[in-house]
Order: sequence, then C-alpha cells, then structure tokens
Amino acid sequence: MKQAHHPEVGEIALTGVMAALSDPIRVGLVRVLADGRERGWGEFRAPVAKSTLSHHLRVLRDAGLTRTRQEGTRCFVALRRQDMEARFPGLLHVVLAAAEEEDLGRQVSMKDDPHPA
Amino acid sequence: MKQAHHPEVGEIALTGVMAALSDPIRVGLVRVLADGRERGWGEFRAPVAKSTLSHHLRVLRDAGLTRTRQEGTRCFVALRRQDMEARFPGLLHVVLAAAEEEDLGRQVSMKDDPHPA
DNA sequence: TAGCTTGTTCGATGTTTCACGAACGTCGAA
DNA sequence: TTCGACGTTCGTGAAACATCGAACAAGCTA
Repeated sequence: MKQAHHPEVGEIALTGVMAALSDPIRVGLVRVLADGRERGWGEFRAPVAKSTLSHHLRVLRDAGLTRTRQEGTRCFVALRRQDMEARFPGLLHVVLAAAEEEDLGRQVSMKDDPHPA
Repeated sequence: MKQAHHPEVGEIALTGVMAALSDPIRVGLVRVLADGRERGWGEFRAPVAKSTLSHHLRVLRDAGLTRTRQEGTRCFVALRRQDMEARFPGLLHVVLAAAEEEDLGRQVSMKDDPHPA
C-alpha cells in the first residue's frame, strides 16, 4: 500500500473528470460521498469485487475527484468538493443534480446506511 | 447515408453525455457549436481522418448532445442546447466554461473561422 | 449516363477499460 | 511472532474505443 498519487487542483483535467463520471458505479460512489463526510473504504457497498472497487476508487482519485487518506491499514475517502469547485465551478453540483434526477448509481450505498429515502 | 437516430430528451443518459465529453476532439466540436449556430459537416476542421470525425459526431449524436440534419448529400450539425438544458439543467454551461478555462479542444475549429480571439 | 462530392460504414489495429480471483504487503492484535 | 484484516497490485480475458484507409451509397452536375 504505497502512498497514492493525487493531482493538484491545477492539474485536474476536465476529460479525466468526465471519463471518471461516465461509469454508474463511480457516479454512485460520488453520490454517497456528496454530503462531504469522509468514509471508510470498507463501508462502501457496491455490486463488484473488491479489486474492482479498488479500481474505481483509483480512477476517481487519479481524476482528482476524491482524496484518499491512510490510517494504519485502512483508508478513508472523501470528495474534493472545494478543489473541484475551484477548478470547475458548478460542475459537481450540476452533475450530482443530474445523477439524482436519473437515480444513477443507486447500486452503490454505505454499510449501515441503506440509502433509503 | 441512412437517417441517423437521435435519442429523445427523456432518453438522454448522463453516463452517455459524460462519456461523449471525455474526449478532447468531441469537446472541441461542442465548443465550436456552442454559439447555437448550425454548422455544415464539411466546415469542421479537426486533426483526424474524416472517418474518425464521422465517428466522433456519431458519438455526440447518439449521446443526445447534437442533432444532425440532412439536406441532399450534405449534413448540418447543431447543438441540442434546449434539450440538454431540459434534461440536465446547467450541465452544458458549466462544461463549456470548464473547457474554456482549460482551452480544451482547441485543435478543433471551423473553416473560415480560425477561432481567433 | 458518367463522374464528382459528401459523409457513412467496414475491417484492421492497437490501446484502454472493466471485471474477476489470486497473490501480495502492511499494519494491528493476539 | 503468528495471525487476521485491509486494500492494492497482478495476471488475465472480454469488451469498448480511437484511429486509419478503403470501399460504399446517395445525391448533385455535367
């Protein structure tokens, strides 16, 4: 588990962000992170193998959408809302609203938080 | 040249739109169409073969971002601004602003319109 | 009719992506 | 030090994608 790379704000590329958000699972991950809370890796519930989940979280991280922090042997993931807002103002908001409208990424939830309402 | 398919407003999918906008050429195409003017296919200038350009315009069309109209043997392409606005309010605007910020898709221009400013 | 123009489609190629299970490295607990 | 938990990485396929040139179809034009 080496220290993961995170792009700086200025390095965040629009194409990377768009590509990252072109997958339903990843949109779901962003949605559950949308409230700004940092989440433990193991809390995520998605219908894929853990290696695949790791892959998706890596794509989000590489694109600059999320930040991963390590603490001992476990990881915490958070949305880089402010960085995204600084780089591409309004983007995250409209994408989240659009995803909500479509209920895209509903397959993703958090443990002990069945995403009910 | 058969009649191309266009998704209805309600059928436009967020993932499709995001995927379509994850390529610099396609973002460039959207940018030159952003003023709302309908453009002739042959006016586009992009550093790819015409078969590749055709492919990119098809992806944009299939995603619901553009509309293609045929007139005799030639085609005219226009951005579906209103439809996009109805489906995903604000999305096109923020994406265009972000693309502007990054000068993404500058490789695409129009004949007799060298994208000067 | 013959030929030109226009854009699409086809086939091939190389790259990237998504998916999985298995193996691995690291850390904390026993 | 041994064990278990936690994520990452690897190896592998299947599918999708970007790209090109060549072939094609449809419509003008001569």
